[in-house]
Amino acid sequence: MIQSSAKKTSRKELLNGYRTRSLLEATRKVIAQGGFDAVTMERVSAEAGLTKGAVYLYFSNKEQLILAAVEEISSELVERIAAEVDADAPPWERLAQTLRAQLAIMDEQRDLIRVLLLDRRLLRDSPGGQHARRLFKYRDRHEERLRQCLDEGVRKRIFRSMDTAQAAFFINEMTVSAAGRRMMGRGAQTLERDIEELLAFVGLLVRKHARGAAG
Amino acid sequence: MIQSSAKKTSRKELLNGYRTRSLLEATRKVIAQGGFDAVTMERVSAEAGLTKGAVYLYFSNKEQLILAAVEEISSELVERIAAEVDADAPPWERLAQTLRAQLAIMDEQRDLIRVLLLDRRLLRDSPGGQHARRLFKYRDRHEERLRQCLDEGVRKRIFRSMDTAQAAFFINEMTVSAAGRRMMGRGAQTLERDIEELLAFVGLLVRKHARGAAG
Amino acid sequence: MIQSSAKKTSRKELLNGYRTRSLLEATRKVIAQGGFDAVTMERVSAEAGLTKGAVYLYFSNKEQLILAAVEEISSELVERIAAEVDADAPPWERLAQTLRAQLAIMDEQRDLIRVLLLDRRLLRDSPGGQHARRLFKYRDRHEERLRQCLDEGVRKRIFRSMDTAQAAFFINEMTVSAAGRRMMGRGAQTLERDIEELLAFVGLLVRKHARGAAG
Amino acid sequence: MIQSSAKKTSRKELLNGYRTRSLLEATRKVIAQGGFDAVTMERVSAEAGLTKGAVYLYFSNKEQLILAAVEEISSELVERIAAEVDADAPPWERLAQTLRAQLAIMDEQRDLIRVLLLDRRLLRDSPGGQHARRLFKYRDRHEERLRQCLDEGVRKRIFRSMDTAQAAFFINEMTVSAAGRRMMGRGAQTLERDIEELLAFVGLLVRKHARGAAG
DNA sequence: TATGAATGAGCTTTCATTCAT
DNA sequence: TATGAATGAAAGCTCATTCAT
Repeated sequence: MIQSSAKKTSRKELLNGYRTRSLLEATRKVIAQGGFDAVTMERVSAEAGLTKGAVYLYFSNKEQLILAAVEEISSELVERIAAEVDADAPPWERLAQTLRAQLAIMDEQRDLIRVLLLDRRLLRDSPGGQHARRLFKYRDRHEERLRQCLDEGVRKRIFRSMDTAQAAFFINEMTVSAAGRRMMGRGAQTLERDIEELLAFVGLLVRKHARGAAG
Repeated sequence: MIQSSAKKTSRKELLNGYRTRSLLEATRKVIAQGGFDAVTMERVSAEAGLTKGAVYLYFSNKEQLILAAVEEISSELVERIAAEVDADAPPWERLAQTLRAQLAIMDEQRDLIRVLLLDRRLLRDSPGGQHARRLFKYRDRHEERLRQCLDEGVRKRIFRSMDTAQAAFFINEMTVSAAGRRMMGRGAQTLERDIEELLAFVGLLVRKHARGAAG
Repeated sequence: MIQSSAKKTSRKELLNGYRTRSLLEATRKVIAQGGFDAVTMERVSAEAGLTKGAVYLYFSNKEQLILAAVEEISSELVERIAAEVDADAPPWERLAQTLRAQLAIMDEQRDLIRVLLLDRRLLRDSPGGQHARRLFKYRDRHEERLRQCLDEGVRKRIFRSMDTAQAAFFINEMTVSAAGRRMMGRGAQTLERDIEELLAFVGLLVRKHARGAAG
Repeated sequence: MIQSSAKKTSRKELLNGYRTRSLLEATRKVIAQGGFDAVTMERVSAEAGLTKGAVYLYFSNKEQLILAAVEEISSELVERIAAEVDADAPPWERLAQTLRAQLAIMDEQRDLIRVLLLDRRLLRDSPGGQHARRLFKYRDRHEERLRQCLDEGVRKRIFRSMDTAQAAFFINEMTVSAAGRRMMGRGAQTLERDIEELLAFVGLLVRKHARGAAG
């Protein structure tokens, strides 16, 4: 009996999980295609094979739905980048791998990322900046990894001594900027070239004996 | 008689100009207070002391109103920054003055700039990217000034040799990022400190004999 | 279980059908009372006991609502006329029955028909004349029936030989004109007299040995 | 002095007349181009080289402006037709000339006439049918001329005996119908052919020894 | 759990008319 | 006589959310 009940619960949870994921998936799709303003309960639910009303069984309102979707995207992005990095590689290689992965993955999801870069309303609207705090978590996690990398480089005297938290912030921003530039059609022709140019500048910033090679 | 006629015209033009400016002013205010979604014809017109219908005497639709307001803000920002810079100062001083002014002016209008940084929908929505092209003009003008500064520094062997257009892009992005960080309440306590930190990193990037002083 | 499911579907369809019909009914009423310009979503929905927004669940926009209403009216008119005609009667009797019914039914719905006769904007506004094509279908169907009647009369040497398609067109137009005249208060006092006068003239037009009896 | 005053008045009247006519002209143009719904005070006044407010110096409101324009069109149409007819010609020739002229002139102004035929709202909206009465005057004048022609034909035993007022009504309606059919692109290819077909049927209707030649 | 009909508030836009100049 | 800025009412349409089933 207990087992059966457990199974039932489990089945419910599974279904619940499935619906939730499918709704988040649908939301991502709609965001990528038409931006946040295109996200209507109607459209998302249709995309997920449900009806409007059903969405409210899984998310309390539209805001939460969007927030969850964006959170998922952010989390995934950060983890996918981390997964591409060889933890044993020397600092500069690790840094380069990170930025390379970041640009490549963002480019791969360009439609979606384009919207997220151009429309960060979520960071504004919430009272007390609750949404902002929730979303910054992922960015912080990513910057923290960059910082560890920089720290090691500094310790090993490969990188200049610097405020590594600040540097992590700026390096991430430069990377995001490079990605955004691509998405506005203002980058170099190839992804590879954009990556190399970014790395050249980041190299100038952090490496000790960097000669003025950027360009 | 001619004079009287001229006066009349002039008076009308004056009124027209006054209304237009007052509507743009109202639009800015509403954007600053509530973001682009808060911009309704109702609210803007009320803020300008008019009725909804009257707005259409000065702007053909909401899109044009917002676009004009944002264009004005961008233009003003770029020109105010340029006005703070001593054209005869040596390259690094000029660069520093520019970024200092940029951060200070953005900070002065924090509510407005916060919205513009977080919500760049205008760069997305227009067909054929017409809005984007129009708005990038101001950014391009600013980056061009940065580039000239860098060029001179390179020529005078004060700055490392580099792709100065790229560098101008990244430096501007870093500055905007620093401003944005302040506006999200994640900067240093004081504006001065944020400026110094930014300059330290930009110095690392461009100056020839920079010692690892950033931090 | 299947039955229950079928019932549910059926119930829904029934409700849907009911609402649709009730909205068309309301639209007809408003058209009859105030012409096409009186057709606002507000008024129609109120007349049907709904709110504005609900109308859009059944019709994609105002144009489609009006078009559907007019199409229904036209179709109904044409079919009701046909139903009044004894298919086995000799040609002239059939023709007379048709025109009689046409005038009588139009008279019965005078308010509505009055609007349709005076305001045929629908035949103008649509791009590519799509509405026009849709609406002409009913008129064509009616004229075609008239033509068959005339053809038989010609074949049986009761009617003169003539271009029966043209004649059907003109006879229908004369009938509509007679109806319109009544509705403008310019007809004879009684419907019967208007009918007789019309028939006298149509008789002149088609019958072989008609003596100049019209008047 | 008196003369001068008279002159002044006369000048005023002239200008007044010029403005009035130019506004009516503009109204016709707008009606022809876009139908009655396209008639806005803005557009009409612009077309006449004036501003919105000025229109109210010549017409008390939009309704009166449109009514005056339509009245002018109707009057002109009726008189132009009459001018094409040789008063001394025998009845059938006169009748034929009239219908020929009617179709030709309507065809010449097809855009305008198309609107008038499809949109006769003016005959509805006015309280007590005042507009209707005013506009029917021109139609009545035209029908009266047709009737006189028919009367003469009957008197001379060329036409059958008939209720000539009725006949005039139906003949005019048939002519208008033929014109309308052309304007909906449902007539014959050439104007001449449409005229001949109409005349054939009208001949059947009125001429004494007409053989079944219509078609 | 899921439906989907319904609501109701909100938005942009149009335009006849007025009126101070 | 003429302007044109301003009003104000009305319209069409959208959508998040609710709720009876």
